[in-house]
Amino acid sequence: MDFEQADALNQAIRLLSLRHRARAAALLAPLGLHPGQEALLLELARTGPAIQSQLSEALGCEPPSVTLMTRKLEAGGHIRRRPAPSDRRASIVELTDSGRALADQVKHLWCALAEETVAGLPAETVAELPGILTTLTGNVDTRRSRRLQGDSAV
Amino acid sequence: MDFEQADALNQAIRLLSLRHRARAAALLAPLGLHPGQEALLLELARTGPAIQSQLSEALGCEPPSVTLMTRKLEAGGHIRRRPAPSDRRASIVELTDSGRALADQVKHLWCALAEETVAGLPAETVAELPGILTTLTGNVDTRRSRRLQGDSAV
DNA sequence: ACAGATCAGTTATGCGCATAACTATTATCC
DNA sequence: GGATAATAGTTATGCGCATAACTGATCTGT
Repeated sequence: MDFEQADALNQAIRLLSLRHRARAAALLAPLGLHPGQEALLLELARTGPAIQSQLSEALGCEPPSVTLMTRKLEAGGHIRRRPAPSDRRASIVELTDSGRALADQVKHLWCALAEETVAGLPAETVAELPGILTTLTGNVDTRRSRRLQGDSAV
Repeated sequence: MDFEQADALNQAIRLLSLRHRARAAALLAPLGLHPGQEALLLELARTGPAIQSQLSEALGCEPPSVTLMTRKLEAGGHIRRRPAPSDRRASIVELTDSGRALADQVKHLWCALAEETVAGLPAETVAELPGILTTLTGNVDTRRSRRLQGDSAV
């Protein structure tokens, strides 16, 4: 691949990151959320209570980030933490009623954002887009390869 | 669009952002660069000396970010700043010899990253990917709409 | 020609996410 | 069963990028 094409692709990904995040921030701000927090709420809404290491895995971010996210959402009254009965190291995180209501609002925003994002693209392209993006992500996912290395090393 | 699809898309964009940036960071680290700085070097390599507001526009980030980026790259000896002769407010930013050499290295990394990113995708998909991503970016670009509003208001 | 608006750039501050280093608990293996 | 390794989580710190508020220079309109 020549540099022109490579740069077009890398730059496009970089700009999409910045703009999509900025747009998400603008939409989430009225709910009192910052981007990143919505992912935690949606994950809890999807799978129910979870410990932080599971959230870290699901959200694709590191444990210290989860610590901060949970702390802020807890301060906002949207989630609750309680000790895990079977493991005194772990905390179980779950939605409060307020958090569930907030998650529902986020879902609507999320649909609006997705529709806004793919406006003007043929339906066929839109349909295959998540798969393409997931492939790209997998190709550069040092987290996954790190974990596989760890697994195989055992 | 239902929530499942919307979430798949938004989540895919979010994860791609995190992972692509992380991978870029890993590749750039040996050169002593942090992600974001490479874009400035490449822009200067592409278009020659420019003032910071042009860089801000080209990189899609805000002026304070450019201030910090230029300061760090200047401290590293990769760029140089001199006052613009025709406008005493502006600084002209340009590559040093070291910066030009570094930009060439970055170009190679950039090609490698792009190839790694699109591995396993059909060539046809790869060819239209930059266009698709640019469309997505345009759809959520609050910067552009902000600027257009400003223009039309005059 | 001069007052007011616009523009280039900086400083201060805040958020998200990362890594490194640490504590406390649990699992493993001789 | 007791040393050792692995795991859950936290704190400290640093980077990128954002907004808000500011200074100084340039442009505009009357």
